Amino acid sequence: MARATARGYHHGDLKQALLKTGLGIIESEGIAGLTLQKAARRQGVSAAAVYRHYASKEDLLAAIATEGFLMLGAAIQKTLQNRPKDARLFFRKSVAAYIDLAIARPNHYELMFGGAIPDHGPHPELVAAGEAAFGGLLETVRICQHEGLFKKRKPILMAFHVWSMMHGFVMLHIAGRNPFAVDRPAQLHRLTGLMVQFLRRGLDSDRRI
Amino acid sequence: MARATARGYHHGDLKQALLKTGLGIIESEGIAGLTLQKAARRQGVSAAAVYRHYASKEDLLAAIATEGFLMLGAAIQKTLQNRPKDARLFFRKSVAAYIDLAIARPNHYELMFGGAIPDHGPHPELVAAGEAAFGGLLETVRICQHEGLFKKRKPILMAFHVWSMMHGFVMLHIAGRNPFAVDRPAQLHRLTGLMVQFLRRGLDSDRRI
DNA sequence: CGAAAAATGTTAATGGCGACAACATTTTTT
DNA sequence: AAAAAATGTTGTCGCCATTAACATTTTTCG
Repeated sequence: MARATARGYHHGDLKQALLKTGLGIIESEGIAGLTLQKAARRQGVSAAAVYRHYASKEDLLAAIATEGFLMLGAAIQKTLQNRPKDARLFFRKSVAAYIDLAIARPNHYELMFGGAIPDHGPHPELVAAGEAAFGGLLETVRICQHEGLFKKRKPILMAFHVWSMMHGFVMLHIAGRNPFAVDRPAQLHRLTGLMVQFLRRGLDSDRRI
Repeated sequence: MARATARGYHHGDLKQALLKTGLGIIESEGIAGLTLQKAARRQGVSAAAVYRHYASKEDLLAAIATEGFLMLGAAIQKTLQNRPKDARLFFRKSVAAYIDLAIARPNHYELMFGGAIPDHGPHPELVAAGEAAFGGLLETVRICQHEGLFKKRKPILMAFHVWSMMHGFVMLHIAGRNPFAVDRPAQLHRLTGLMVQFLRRGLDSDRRI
């Protein structure tokens, strides 16, 4: 797929190929493991060729991070689309979708939120993709309010609360600071289920045991 | 303070001085802004001298991160010591102490939890300091349980929940993803106060409106 | 069609960095 | 006071991000 054209001087689709390769390196060797030289080498291309498609290393990193936010946003949208009737189940599924995706690609997730890209400002697509993902979360919260699961406080406030919770959980887990040894997905799901209970109870509408 | 002895060939207390300087650079220029050469230059010493005190750059980073966890642990302990009678106030103060400290030194905090030190395993002091800090959090939760503010679920589970919340809040805020423009400390405190309400309600003992 | 322009690649060079080896000086031990 | 340990220096290596100058294809359009 990567090489659409013949095979000679020109690569064919180097920009996309570098994005894919870069993501692969990051996922297997960590963010620091990605160097432009290594990515170029893997594509059989000189290091300088990268600069025909990305203005700098940070630019490539931003593109990879953008892809991450697009994936995250898509996962949230998918949960919104296939929404079960039961709001409680819906909320649990939303949180699980976020956490599962993040933990499946820890290094990618860290790139999206960590300090590897100090300031997202100069990367408008990155900012937009991030805001779009948060928008999906906001919509999720609004639905939970409408279904009577959550109280009717400002949705942005509650979405930020939910986001903080999920984000902190994921980041601590990735950093190896989850005090519960979860080596199997089932254990992780049990743990997230408990956290979701706490979270929902903190936000729920006033009547409940 | 840095130069205890005369002034000549030997520095006097280079190890400590590098730690201080390194932290200063990280706080003012970001984690990526710290290079051994720069730190050495600021201490008027050759780059190679660093290796007499730290086996590698990661080793210096680990020492700086350890200091961060010690400070965090101390802040938590201080709140435990000066504990007010009202458990609700106590909990709020605990959370505020954590968040305030983290946000006051965002880059330092990010070093402690981000991927700059890929694996804490090879740095026993770092692991110990981190666990000690979490221990303080655990004690805080236990007290809140004992005072009837929190339900009596497993303390570790609840402490991890609280930690996730605080950590996520801080990391999102640091990453510039706090949707509430908080430029003044008072605004931040109002916001954290609301989050603490959600958090406490999620964990509270069963009777409450 | 075919030339000019644009796109996309290459090699070569620069300066910074982490790390290490070999050597120098000072301090501590004995 | 001599030996050993601690702590500093210079020089060097390979890797890295980035840029300049040059080469080859592909596309545009007269």
